[in-house]
Amino acid sequence: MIPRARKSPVPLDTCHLAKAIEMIGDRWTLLILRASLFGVRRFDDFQKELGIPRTVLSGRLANLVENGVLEKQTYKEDGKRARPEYILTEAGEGLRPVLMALTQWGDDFASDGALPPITFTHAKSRQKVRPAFVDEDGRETPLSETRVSLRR
Amino acid sequence: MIPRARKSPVPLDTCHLAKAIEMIGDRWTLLILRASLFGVRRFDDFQKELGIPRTVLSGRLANLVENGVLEKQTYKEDGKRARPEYILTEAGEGLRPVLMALTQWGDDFASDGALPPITFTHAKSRQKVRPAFVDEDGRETPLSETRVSLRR
DNA sequence: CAGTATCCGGTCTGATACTG
DNA sequence: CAGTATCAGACCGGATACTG
Repeated sequence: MIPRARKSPVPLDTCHLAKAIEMIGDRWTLLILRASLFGVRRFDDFQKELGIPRTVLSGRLANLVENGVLEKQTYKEDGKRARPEYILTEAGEGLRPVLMALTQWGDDFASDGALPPITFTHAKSRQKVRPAFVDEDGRETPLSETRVSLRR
Repeated sequence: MIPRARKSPVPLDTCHLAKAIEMIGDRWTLLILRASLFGVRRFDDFQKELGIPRTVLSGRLANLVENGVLEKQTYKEDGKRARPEYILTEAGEGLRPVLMALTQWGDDFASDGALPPITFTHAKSRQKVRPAFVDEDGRETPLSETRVSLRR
């Protein structure tokens, strides 16, 4: 087991994990991102799916745009008038692995024994895919063999 | 780019990701888990590191224990009296890959260009390790080749 | 549709103090 | 140390209404 520490090796104010938590570590924000990664883009679609108060949704979307996770674009269907859409930026797309990993955690530990409603698979081989850590050569490294290295 | 969806393929109430977000998707909870994964175990150590109000810390720890993420154990140093400690359960340890992935995301997108204060490496080879998805044979699968499969 | 405005009750935050 | 008690203020959640 991990030894007891009086404090973390990295102070909170220079910790990128802490910054990330600051940016997206909030219930509604995470639920918005979940929907977003499934392809939901429009205000009312988010609102209906999540049942989130409109004022709160408005604020969260603005934060996500401000933090560069979503981009507010204008989309025009022919015959209809232009509408805004919230599209994931590269940074937003970068959260996909994080939420996939959290989904798997939910399957393993928050499911009450229920089978997972979705699984992640390889497009061609249809093999199941799971989150893991790989070294520079793309070989899997067991969690037990990974270490944290502090930069001096 | 991902096609627009009117709603997510999985309803919120059967979604394990949503459940996971419900359990740990909150700022303080995530920060507690961060410290926890670094080895912090005691009430006052959490409190000092995070600057979290004591009442709130008390509540969050109770939630985490109730959700089976932390276990409240009693530890006895010789010569001193027994003290409680909050130790990660197996479920709690299972969150390590999630927070590692989020750390990497923070390094990539929330760092303002600063170098990462920590890196994850292989214990022996010292090679850098990064989060990825692997198939059943432990081979890396690019995100672009993964698909979501709905269970019928 | 995509928001903003408003209102209300509740929880969270933050600070400080107190207890075993 | 490890909490509970208390309190003021901010923010949130939920509902409803209004506007372009």
